[in-house]
Amino acid sequence: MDTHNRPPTIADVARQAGVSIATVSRVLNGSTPVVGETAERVQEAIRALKYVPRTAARVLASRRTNTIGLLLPEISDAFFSPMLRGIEAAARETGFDLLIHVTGEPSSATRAHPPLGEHNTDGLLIFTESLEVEEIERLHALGLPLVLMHQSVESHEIPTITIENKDGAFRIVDHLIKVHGRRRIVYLRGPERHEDSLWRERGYCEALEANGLPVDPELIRVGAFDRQTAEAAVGEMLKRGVDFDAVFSGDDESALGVLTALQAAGRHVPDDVAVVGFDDVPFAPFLAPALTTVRAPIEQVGREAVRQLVRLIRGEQAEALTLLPTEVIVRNSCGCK
Amino acid sequence: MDTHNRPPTIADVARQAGVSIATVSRVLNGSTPVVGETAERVQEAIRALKYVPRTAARVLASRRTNTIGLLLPEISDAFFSPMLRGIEAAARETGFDLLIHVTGEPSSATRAHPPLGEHNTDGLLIFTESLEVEEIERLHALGLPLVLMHQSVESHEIPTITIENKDGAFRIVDHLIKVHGRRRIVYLRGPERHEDSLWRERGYCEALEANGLPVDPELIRVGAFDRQTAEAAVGEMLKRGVDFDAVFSGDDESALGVLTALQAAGRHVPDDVAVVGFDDVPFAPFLAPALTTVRAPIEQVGREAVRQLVRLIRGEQAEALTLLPTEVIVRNSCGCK
DNA sequence: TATAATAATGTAAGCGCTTTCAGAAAGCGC
DNA sequence: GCGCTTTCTGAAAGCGCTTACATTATTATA
Repeated sequence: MDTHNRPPTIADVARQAGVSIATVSRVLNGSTPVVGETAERVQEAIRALKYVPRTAARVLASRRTNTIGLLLPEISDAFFSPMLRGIEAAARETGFDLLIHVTGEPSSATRAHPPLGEHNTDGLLIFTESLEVEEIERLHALGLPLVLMHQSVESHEIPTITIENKDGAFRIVDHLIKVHGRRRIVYLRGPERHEDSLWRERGYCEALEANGLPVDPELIRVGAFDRQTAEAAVGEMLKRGVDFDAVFSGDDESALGVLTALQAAGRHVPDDVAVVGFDDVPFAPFLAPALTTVRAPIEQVGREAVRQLVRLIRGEQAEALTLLPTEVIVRNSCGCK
Repeated sequence: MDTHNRPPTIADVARQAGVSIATVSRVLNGSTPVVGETAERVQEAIRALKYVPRTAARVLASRRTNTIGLLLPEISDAFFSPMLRGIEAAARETGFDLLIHVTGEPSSATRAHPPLGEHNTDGLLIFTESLEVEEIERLHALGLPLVLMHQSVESHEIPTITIENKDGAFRIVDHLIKVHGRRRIVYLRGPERHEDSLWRERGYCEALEANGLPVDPELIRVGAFDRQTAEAAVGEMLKRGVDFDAVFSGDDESALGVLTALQAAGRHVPDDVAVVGFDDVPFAPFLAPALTTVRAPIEQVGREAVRQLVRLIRGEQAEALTLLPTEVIVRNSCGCK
């Protein structure tokens, strides 16, 4: 027993095994060959003392944190779980720890100087809207490996992972027009400057044009990827008597608000108004009617982001842009049976 | 410029400000008073050099990690987001970092020896089913602050945060009986040995008894808090012709499966069979019919868990058991309008 | 004015590891 | 057998901080 009853250190293990601490370190890390018999003695000592290396000491000595940081603007309801699942799984598989930080409001102090960075991670996963561009550039200039998710920063060659937003949007809007004959389709965009939303809007516009339909600015509203905002937006259009026969909701979350507003106004979905979303969150099939939407491979985005980041950390070349495919999932809210 | 272009250290700041590194450390930590003018010079140097203290060095020197670890068995769809939101917010407010680890299968190797523990956290939040009891006891014996969520370990005075499972279950089942005259109520329990589920079952039984109804073992099935399992369980009862007029689903997630199975069999909800859940996940109001359920203050459980853990870390007394209240949320799936 | 407190700062000893470097041991060709 | 690699192991120098403890500057007290 130690005087202070401190947890065992590498020195205790070395003493117990009758070797130097360097040798213990070697069997711990497998960095340099150690003769079988010696290694066995060390392992035994480790077991006997229930020794666990202090992470901080390793980090300090090796200058590697073995930790990936994840920066998020907020923890959303439906989107967040699958993404984190992907990230966590990939991090675990590659042996990295995961440190999470939510940056909050764009004005927030932690935005400018997040507690995650060069000093305590080997690299950062930056989800859209979680960090000011200047801070991203500062970190990048420092040489910290960075991967962006659902956001691209023009001026730099920082790897970005995102999904086929435009393509998915195009196809689902095209479906609404070609299959269901809709002509006045509302697009409920996400938060301002949100990249996913911009690309989806582009896909929406292209689908209209491809079908010889005009893009009516009156039909493009802000849903903010948020239930309440979407509900209010649709409610207001209804009240103002805006003519529309379908709603393409920027994401599934806000589709809930759309459904609520429509129902409150006595409009039937999909007969009066078809409603489609984007993301394919887990509860999408269970809505009334079951939501036709675009499946976004969210979990895979998480996995892929970690993969690229790990490459960067290892000094390998990373993919500049990873665009994961989306897929239209036809259910009932578009009018299909 | 440094030869190696290394990020600045405390020594660089000290040199620049013309003070000793100890003084820099003091203005950094506010541990000992520093004269205003000196402090100002140090702050300037920090700004000028864009200095950020290396976490590992601080941790090693101070023997405090300033990090809370969260251990989870998996990342569920609906339950996880609000819980993490609460945990993250509370951790941030109290200045702790958050390290997350998913332990996976009970048989998994990381179960026995998780990468989170005494060596890299000041304390651990342990969610039900994420760690073997022996490992919990080892950590506790070591003096590592621990807080359990939705799980209590008999033999030890480890603070536990959970919710009024029994009470909530009692009231919702009572509602089914008293208001809607249901008599053959199925209970779909969660994973085996899951504490929430056990308490909910107890509430279910007590509600039956309080109303003079028998507890029929045939009506208690395993839903495993899982959509597919629940669907299969109900499907099987339907096929076997088991007589029931209501289902109390152990959680909302599995209620989805119940709804699917019932719909597939042409049973109308709530007229033929009333369905109620537990948790009140965000999409509960949007199901068809809107789900009557018990609201579990999940986010608050997260906050509270961190609060208690921080107390423990600070050497203060923590609440042995925190039982957060639940509330029946009446919607339509029980038969109410 | 001398002296004891008191407050602010500096000095230096670690914290527990990794890693460089050098030395010892062992194998090899000749 | 002799030098020469090739392996394995140990000694020791940090990694960048915090924090006793020592020192100096300042003020209060007699």
